[in-house]
Amino acid sequence: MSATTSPLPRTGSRPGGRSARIRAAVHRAVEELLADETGELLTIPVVAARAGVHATTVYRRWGSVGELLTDVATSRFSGDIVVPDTGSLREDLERYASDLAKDLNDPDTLPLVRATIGTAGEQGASACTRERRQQLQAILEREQARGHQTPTVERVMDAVLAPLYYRAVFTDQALTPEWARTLVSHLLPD
Amino acid sequence: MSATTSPLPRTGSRPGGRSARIRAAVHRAVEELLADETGELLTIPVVAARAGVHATTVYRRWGSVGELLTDVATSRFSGDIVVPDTGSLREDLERYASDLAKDLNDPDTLPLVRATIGTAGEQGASACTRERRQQLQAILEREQARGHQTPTVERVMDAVLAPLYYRAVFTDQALTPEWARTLVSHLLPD
DNA sequence: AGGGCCTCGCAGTGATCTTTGCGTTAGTGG
DNA sequence: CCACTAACGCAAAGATCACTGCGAGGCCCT
Repeated sequence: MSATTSPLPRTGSRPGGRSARIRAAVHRAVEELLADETGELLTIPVVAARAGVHATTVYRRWGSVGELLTDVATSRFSGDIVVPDTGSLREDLERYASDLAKDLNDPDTLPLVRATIGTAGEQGASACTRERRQQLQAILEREQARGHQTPTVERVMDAVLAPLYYRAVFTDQALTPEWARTLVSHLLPD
Repeated sequence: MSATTSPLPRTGSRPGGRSARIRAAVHRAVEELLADETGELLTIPVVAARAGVHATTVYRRWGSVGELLTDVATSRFSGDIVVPDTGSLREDLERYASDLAKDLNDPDTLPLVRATIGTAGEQGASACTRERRQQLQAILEREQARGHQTPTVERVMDAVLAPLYYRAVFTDQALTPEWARTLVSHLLPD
């Protein structure tokens, strides 16, 4: 309900400051609690206790579990995958899909996505995938800069991104790198 | 944590009985609260009050918000779409995809999916899509009975089901019937 | 129509969550 | 080095949630 950016205090925004340390500790606590599949509650007091800070602090900086999860998801899904640049669209997409499959297989990724979607609604959902779309866009633009035709971003999202996220979120099938690459070959049938 | 089937009392399972009426009222209350985008809490006391029953009843029949949502999602996503049977695989899939797009555009469907995923985890997620997979399987098997080759169910899920659910859950793009049919033509390029 | 079983309503209780005000401490800038 | 600002720790209070007996009422079966 408040700012759209992540809550960073004005004075403590330096990398090693106290605020940054607390922020990191809270983020880690959220991820650990989500990974510990112990039917955990994921309430603010629980997160605060695990992070070693007081619940009041978390309430004041994030306000609600939804905004906290959105913040965690945003930083978790930003800059985590290095966008490949091999000079070939197919190769780029195959590596990207395979890396994404591996990332989504991380034990703490899936619970984070699910919890964020469920608790933070539209805001949280877009926090999980906004970066992915931009990364695909970058891959396509590089190929276009080389003078080649490419599918649209929407098409790549439908053919590659969507199956990856769908399988992860809705099914219990494993996301293998091989399968991820077949998605790309279905998109680029040459 | 209890039964895997929906909680139906032994004696009151007749369509017009009191238990069935309570069950319907609670289900309706859940859907209404999810549709009312008022930053709703969706706790059991809130649902019970809206349904006109006592919270104790909801606690005893469903136990937790997660199981309640799973139950609502299961009945909401069962038998709601009539599987088309036109005699043509392409036509069947196009109609099915288009119907599913319309269904996912319903204002109360998306919040239900999101909340179920977030609160009920694996159980809830499969409750939202298990029926869909079986319906696709039925369409494919009919085509095979006609003596034709078909893609695998996994392939159809990747190409059609996944983009539909992905767009609905993770983006704010509209799910148009035209786009849904496009997904099928990419799958069946003849 | 009557008996028996199951479910619901009801009220009370303990636990947990959420918020508020105030003092303290860390970090920033002069 | 000192002062100022802002965030954090702390404690208390109000609200909400989750759970547990007990009694009443409805539904099914004979």
